Amino acid sequence: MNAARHAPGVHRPGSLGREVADQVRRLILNGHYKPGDRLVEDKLSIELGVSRVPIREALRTLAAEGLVDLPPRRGASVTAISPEIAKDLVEVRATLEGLNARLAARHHQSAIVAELEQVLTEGNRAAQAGNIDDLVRLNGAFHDKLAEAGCNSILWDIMRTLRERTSLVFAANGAARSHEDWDEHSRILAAVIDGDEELAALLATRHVHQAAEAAFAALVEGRS
Amino acid sequence: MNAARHAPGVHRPGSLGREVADQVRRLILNGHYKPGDRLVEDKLSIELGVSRVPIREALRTLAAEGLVDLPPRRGASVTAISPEIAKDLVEVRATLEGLNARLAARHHQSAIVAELEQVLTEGNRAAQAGNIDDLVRLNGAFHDKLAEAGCNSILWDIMRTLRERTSLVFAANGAARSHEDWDEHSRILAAVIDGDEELAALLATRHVHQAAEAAFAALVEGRS
DNA sequence: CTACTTGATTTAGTATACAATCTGTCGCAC
DNA sequence: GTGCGACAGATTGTATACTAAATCAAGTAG
Repeated sequence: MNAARHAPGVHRPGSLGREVADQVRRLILNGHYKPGDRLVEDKLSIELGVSRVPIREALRTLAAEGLVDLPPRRGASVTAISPEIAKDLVEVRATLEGLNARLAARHHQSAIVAELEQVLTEGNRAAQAGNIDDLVRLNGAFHDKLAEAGCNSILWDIMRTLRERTSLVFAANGAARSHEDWDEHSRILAAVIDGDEELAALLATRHVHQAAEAAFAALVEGRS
Repeated sequence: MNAARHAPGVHRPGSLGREVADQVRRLILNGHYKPGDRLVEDKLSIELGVSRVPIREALRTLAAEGLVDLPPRRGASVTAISPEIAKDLVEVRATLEGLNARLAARHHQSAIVAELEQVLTEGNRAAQAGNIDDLVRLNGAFHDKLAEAGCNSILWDIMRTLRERTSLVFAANGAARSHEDWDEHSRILAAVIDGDEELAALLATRHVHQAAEAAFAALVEGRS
């Protein structure tokens, strides 16, 4: 750790609690910890090599984001998203993606739009290739940059946690919908560039709903 | 604190960290701590009669809610909402109040609607009387119950934190807009009861924007 | 007057101990 | 055999003490 202090900027300290939160968040999002899995403080403390205090802070953070469930004296576990909650999440996220796309069309940040076009071409290529990892990463990048283009920090923050929470649901889609996905991305971006607020909002909202429907369909199909 | 632990049921223990969070949240919302005020762990620890551990967890919780600012090694302070952030908050809240009113109109929970009507009559009475405390309380109750009527737990949770954060902004209105407020509440509820989703959404969204405009006007006026 | 040092204050992290509570299991009675 | 209660282990919640690190303000040297 003394070494880390002298290494400039590579992995800035921030605070241990935040690092732990980031790490556990990654482990949840990439499926290492599955919904329902218990997150025992002592275990995490040993695994990650830090004391219980930062672990607890991280768990609080993740609980506030909705990624972990933290009942009063019963310990933390990865949030299990019931179908009803998933529906609620999608409803809110669809609405906010719509609002965000509207704002993005209004503010028209050309620097971010350029980045979005870059992501778009890469995404189309990945959809051709069918590489799931790339698709997930680029999809995240697209929505992340689009959220930036909305220029609303509150909205950005809420949408970040909503994306995290819906990502596990949408993961059911795999690469099946990737062509439709990127086609829709393309049309959303076009509307944003045109400054067509209404169209951008409508397309973004519908994009979420359609992806969700496909995911739900994939889930019930895969379950039977 | 031992006394509090033996007090039965009044405010169930849950965990000290949560109680502290609730208490500090109240102190912030009722203006005892003002935006920018520093929240020093030791001071709070002594004032509230608990050790620093629950204090830290409470501050983390409140930071996640956006009520306190918590820069890495610089201590906590009550979040100061800049005009830009206030605008962002209002934009998001207006949209989500619209979504929620739409959902409330769709689901039509008659039990909650009855409670809303009760709050409405009390609110109108308070608007006549001009009692600020009652107005604040009833306004909170109305929006809270309306959020319940939306039947979307995710939306409910997000709106709760948004209401808390906007409340300080809207406090600038005092009782000046109370008649308009409760008139608008009345029309929103009527649309919800009618099941008119579009109208309910439009009225709820506009209600937030109008209250915000009045608050901003009051702020610049009061500042000059 | 500027720049650097220094010291006080405060947060961040670790370790440890103990209390409170939950969970599951085991045995006993019916 | 089933249901109930007690008990033990595990886990979280809280307190306390100590160390490290960072920030801020003041003061001092140049």
